[in-house]
Amino acid sequence: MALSDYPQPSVTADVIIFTMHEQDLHALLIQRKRPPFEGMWAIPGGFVDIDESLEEAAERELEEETGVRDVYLEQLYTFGEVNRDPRGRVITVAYFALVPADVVEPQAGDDATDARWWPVYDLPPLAFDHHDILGYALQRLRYKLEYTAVGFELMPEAFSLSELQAVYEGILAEELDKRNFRRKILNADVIEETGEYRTGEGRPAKLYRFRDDAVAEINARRLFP
Amino acid sequence: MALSDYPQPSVTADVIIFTMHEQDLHALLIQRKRPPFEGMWAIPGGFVDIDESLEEAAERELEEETGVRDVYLEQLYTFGEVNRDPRGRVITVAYFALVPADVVEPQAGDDATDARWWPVYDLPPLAFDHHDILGYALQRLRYKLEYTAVGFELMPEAFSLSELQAVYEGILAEELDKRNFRRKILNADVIEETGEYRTGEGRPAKLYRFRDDAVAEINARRLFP
DNA sequence: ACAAAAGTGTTGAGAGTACACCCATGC
DNA sequence: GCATGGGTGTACTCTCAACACTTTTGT
Repeated sequence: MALSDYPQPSVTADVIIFTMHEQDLHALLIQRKRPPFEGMWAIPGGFVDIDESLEEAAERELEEETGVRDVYLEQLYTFGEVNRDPRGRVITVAYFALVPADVVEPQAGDDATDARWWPVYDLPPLAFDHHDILGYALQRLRYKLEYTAVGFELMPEAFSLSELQAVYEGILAEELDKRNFRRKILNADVIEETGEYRTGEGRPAKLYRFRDDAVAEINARRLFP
Repeated sequence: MALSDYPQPSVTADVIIFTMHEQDLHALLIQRKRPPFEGMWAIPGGFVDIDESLEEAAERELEEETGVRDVYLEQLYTFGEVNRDPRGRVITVAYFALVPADVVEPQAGDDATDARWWPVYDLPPLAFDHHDILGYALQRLRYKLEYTAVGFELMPEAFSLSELQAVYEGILAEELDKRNFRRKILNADVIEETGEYRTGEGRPAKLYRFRDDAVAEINARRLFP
């Protein structure tokens, strides 16, 4: 029995691309040029080519929209409800990516009239089931933030501790104690001083960078046992 | 442009089915009846029907091999390397399932000459990339065990605390302190006494059951912040 | 000198970990 | 009565969470 005797759905790779902008978490969305959902905003994505892996497809989509390579990229979930796309059976493998703050200007691809960053707490209506997918990505990001060092992937090369704290507060949607935050980050030994200072209003702030060699350990307190 | 103008890979759903047997973690494997990898052991799975969702496909596979429904089932990961199947481009959405100890006798489906439980620390060679997939499933299971109550899904209806501890030790591959284990489980308020006792050698053991209403909270100690 | 943001320590409570002996039953 | 597995409590350590003032700069 040949493979083609089985029904073959279409497979797409969608990439939720997060960044920080003005201390708020943003996601990159494109405005669809063609039906269905013409003119609506959507998560960037496209069909998986027959000779590229899923991850390669995701990397390609990411580069088309942002021009960046080699950023944090992780498979999120595969969405395969029967009627999620009115054109037919389309299964999408969703990825999420984290790009450093303020380095990317979105580029609209062939299939889009526009592409821009949207703050995740103030999104437009989205095409397909993309609202659910984005919500799931946000949940996963927040969750990973709590037990890995993934938050640093969203920071620029150099940053102050206050800026880092503001990012964490924005994503977690809660306020954190400054002294506890600083102690915990510094004790974790994952950042180092750059020697530079950020000047502005008030006392200048020491700048830090993420240490490449610092592999942040998962350190969860077990529920059981 | 129609959907069918894009190349369409085949999509399968594979299900790693775990259970406990004689206090060791086991996975259900089938022996393939047809090429490729004829006669080799493999994770059960099959093509996703055009009018069923991914989860429905996984549930169907699970029921074909075990006869059970309504057990714990979770999407694991989607594997889509280009050459993972010699027949052509096949993307597999992997799920994993947990079935209670000693309730299932495997049933070989149409595509298998045999189906049986294998202890996960002593597996035969596996077809395709199934060794990687199973390893990934095991890692995820071990990980979830540490911060959710998912371990109970592997237990029979009634169990003693020593049996439960042995299951945890088997999966985590480490020894646990009896007094600490018992205190933590009992304080978590997720099991209740059945009133029955298990008799055998030595002092009879109180039996417990999992409380349906107990939603085990995730309670991780954050790494940051 | 004052406004603005950076930086800094201590204490109390709760959870985790290590550790050794008595209890109930079957043979 | 003894072998077998079930069941129990305490002390120490470590991490978390709460909390307020001083320092450095620009204007």
